[in-house]
Amino acid sequence: MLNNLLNQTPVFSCLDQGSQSQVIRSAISKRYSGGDWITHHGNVWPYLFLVTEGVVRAIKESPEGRSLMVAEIGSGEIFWGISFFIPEAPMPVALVAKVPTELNLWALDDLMPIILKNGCMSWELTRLLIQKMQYASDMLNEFVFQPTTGRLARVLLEHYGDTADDFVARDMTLDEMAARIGSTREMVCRHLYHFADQGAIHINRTEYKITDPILLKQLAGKGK
Amino acid sequence: MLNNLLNQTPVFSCLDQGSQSQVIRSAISKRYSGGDWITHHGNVWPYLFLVTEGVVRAIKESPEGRSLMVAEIGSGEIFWGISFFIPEAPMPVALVAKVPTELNLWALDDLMPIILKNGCMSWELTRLLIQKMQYASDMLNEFVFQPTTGRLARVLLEHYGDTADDFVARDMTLDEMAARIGSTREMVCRHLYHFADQGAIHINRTEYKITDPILLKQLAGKGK
DNA sequence: ACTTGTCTTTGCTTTAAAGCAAATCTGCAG
DNA sequence: CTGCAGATTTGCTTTAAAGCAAAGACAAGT
Repeated sequence: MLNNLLNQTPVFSCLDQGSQSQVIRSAISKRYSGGDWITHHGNVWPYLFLVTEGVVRAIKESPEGRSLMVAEIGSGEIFWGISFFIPEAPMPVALVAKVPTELNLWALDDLMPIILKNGCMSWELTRLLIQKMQYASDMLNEFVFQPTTGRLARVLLEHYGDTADDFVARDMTLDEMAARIGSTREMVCRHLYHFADQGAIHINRTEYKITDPILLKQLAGKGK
Repeated sequence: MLNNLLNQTPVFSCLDQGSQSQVIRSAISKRYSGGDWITHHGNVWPYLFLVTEGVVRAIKESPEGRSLMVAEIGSGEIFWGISFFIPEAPMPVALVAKVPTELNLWALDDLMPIILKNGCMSWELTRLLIQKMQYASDMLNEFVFQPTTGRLARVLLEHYGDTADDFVARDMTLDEMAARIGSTREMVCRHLYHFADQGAIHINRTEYKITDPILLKQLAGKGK
């Protein structure tokens, strides 16, 4: 079963049978309930993991209590603590289980020999990193060049983009949306109603409908 | 000569003699004058390079003409275009030579066989990526949680931190500093004089002196 | 010495975002 | 059915940042 999952995962799929079974043998399986902290920001947490079930959120936090969600890692995806790669380096994000979640974890010492032996694995790992980097870079772009309006519009499109012209339940709280765009619930609320005024969406206390995706995309693209 | 440089560079130093000379053979050397564009944002530019002389700046640009400097790559350091790793992926930053600069470039096809053969090389590459990622992550933190004041104070400390109590020439223009913190020259100017009012620095038209590094560090750490 | 272009500085205006507080709604537990 | 806790909405205030414009200062070259 873990076998199957490994075969579908780029980083592991290129391994030969022997290495794969070695990977399986050294996996540590852990379960978390929704809301559980997997690790806190600032910790040394030297693992690489594969989500077998559930969703993990990577969250940045400021000392003042603001927070920013930077990634959601879903079933079949790989993530890691920095100190897996750089000894003693502290986590720049906290990891939290969004729902009941199962992870397969690997410690550096168990995976390292396999990585060094299989050039293809670390090459795939490199490509994965580059993708994350690209994502981080886009995020930086948004924060530096885009007003919160644009970021919020983008969150709407990402999350409800495929539901145009249907009412959908509001399944994120204002605080959650605020955490995605690095702002406050009040701002999110105002911008949403502002979008509604312009005719891009319809909104009530419990549902949305995206009525004009094109307009919404325009709003998403307006920079400073 | 390039030989020596390779030996001092983590990513290449772990290679055996044969691979190293193969690397040297496939290197493409290029020179740029100060101010030259090495590649523009949005281009497909599939190279990895080592700076042998000079400094390269990685710059993000918004359609509206704002810009943000995200990295300076100095002599002996390695950088790359994204499409070296992900075919066809466009550059998220532009690369500009700050001063007269010489690069050694490698195309993917030339380096790939060596990377796949030498597990240690792609492992080191992975570690390098992780470091850049960490840097990007810190940058995101600053932009999301810190006011421009704090970011500017940090730039001062990074750049002139070791010159406490001496007057130093202002070797960055206000626009350059603004590009580092994602703001405008006017804002930078005001914040600088504000720091001076508080007694953290002395300033005149052509020089600074950092008079109170501790206070400056406090100013750098104040979040939203 | 003078002109020209690039930087810096500063006053004033405008805008985006945040903060605070109160009112209102909704679902759930008792 | 009722009341409470959490979520949403909105008005009003405050603050940070940006934009615009004009006035110096300086350096380089003629």
